[in-house]
Amino acid sequence: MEHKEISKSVLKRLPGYLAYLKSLPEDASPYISATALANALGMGEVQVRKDLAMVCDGGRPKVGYPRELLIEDISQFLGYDNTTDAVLVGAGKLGQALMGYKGFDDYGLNILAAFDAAPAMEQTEEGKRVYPMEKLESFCRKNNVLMAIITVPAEVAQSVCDRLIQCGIEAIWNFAPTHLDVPEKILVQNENMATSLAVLSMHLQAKIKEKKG
Amino acid sequence: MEHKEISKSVLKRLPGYLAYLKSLPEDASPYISATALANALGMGEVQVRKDLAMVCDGGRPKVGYPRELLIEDISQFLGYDNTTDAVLVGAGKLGQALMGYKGFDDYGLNILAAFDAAPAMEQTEEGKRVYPMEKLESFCRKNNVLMAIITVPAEVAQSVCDRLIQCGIEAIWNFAPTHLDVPEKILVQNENMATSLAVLSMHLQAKIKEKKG
DNA sequence: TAGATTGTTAATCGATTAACAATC
DNA sequence: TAGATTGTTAATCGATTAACAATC
Repeated sequence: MEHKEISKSVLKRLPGYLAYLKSLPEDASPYISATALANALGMGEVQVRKDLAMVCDGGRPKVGYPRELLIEDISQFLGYDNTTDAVLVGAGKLGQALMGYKGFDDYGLNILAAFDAAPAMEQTEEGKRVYPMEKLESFCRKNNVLMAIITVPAEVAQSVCDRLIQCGIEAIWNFAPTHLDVPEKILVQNENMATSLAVLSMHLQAKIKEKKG
Repeated sequence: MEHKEISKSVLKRLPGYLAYLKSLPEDASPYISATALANALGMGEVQVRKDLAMVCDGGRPKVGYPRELLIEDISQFLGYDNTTDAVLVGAGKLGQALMGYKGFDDYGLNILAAFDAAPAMEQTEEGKRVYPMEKLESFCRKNNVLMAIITVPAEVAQSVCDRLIQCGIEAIWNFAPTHLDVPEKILVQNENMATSLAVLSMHLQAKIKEKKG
């Protein structure tokens, strides 16, 4: 189906639907309703129905959506079926963990190689190469890489970021706990651990107060 | 100051302010205005001002906020100054990366130990112990642990989650790419890589289309 | 005093939810 | 047909932004 303008909030919920749909057993019913999905994920059914309507038009009253079609349409919408090449900068523990994560295949992400100021090894366990920073620009240009993952310490994140932009990178997944200044046309997506921790921490504080009071 | 009711959206922005304030050099001005903060982080100044007003009342017209007080108040508000003990389940690559991350100290998070169905080692490089799953319950009870980090594969995440709840855990930081079903009183915070990737992927798709078209 | 900045009150915007009509 | 479910239109809610008064 043709893509409608979609809001960020909807976009962020789609991967959750997709993961659930994919987790269903082969022999499950070939149809699934928005209601069923909503119940399974503990969400409002109207919200789910509206979200699905944005990306798939195979819904039939009384029946629901064909499961396979839904998976296909969400995947396609999210761009999971044409892989995106990315480079990773900062081959520390987190960087290596991300490089070794097999699941990114499912999301259409392919980490080509890593770069590090002082590479401790030539390649990771998974056989991905780790290059010194000097090679960054030529590699990105040669492979026409548009996405980068930043897993360096906060102090050097901005300079790495600047350099990546000079290499033609247009989307940055930032794991460094710091704000990155970029030109308007470049997208930075912060994987913000501090944010998640804040939410958890708040919850526990309230719980503890509750118990004491 | 006394805590007002705070919305989740505000809560999620606070760690960003705090990180920036802490990154300022010692010899920077002891005062900072909401305007200055907003500019530095590329945000709306009214939003920042309102956010700060929620957690700190040391703001003075024309001057701004005392930097140290602001840091103190945000830290306290987020509960970063009284540490929370946590256990981690799933000592794979990601689990080990998180266990080795020194930065959690700053957020008041202390990972006591890890648990794994088949521990590959007795302790991690950082000297944190890795126990077999059998020890989970007694450990949590003995140490009165309320927070857990899940870094196991999606397939076993729900069963691990159920077990953690039986151990008295009340807040779960979930890195497994799957929905967790929990009782109402338990908080699950999903660290959703798929969501971030969806946003990045969307952006790149639009960029590419733009270039072609 | 003048001007920058705070804090507050009102207006706008967007997203969620509710109500309802259409349909298989 | 009856009923579950879709899709749409309207109402509500919350968060952001704008306007303005207070203050150092």
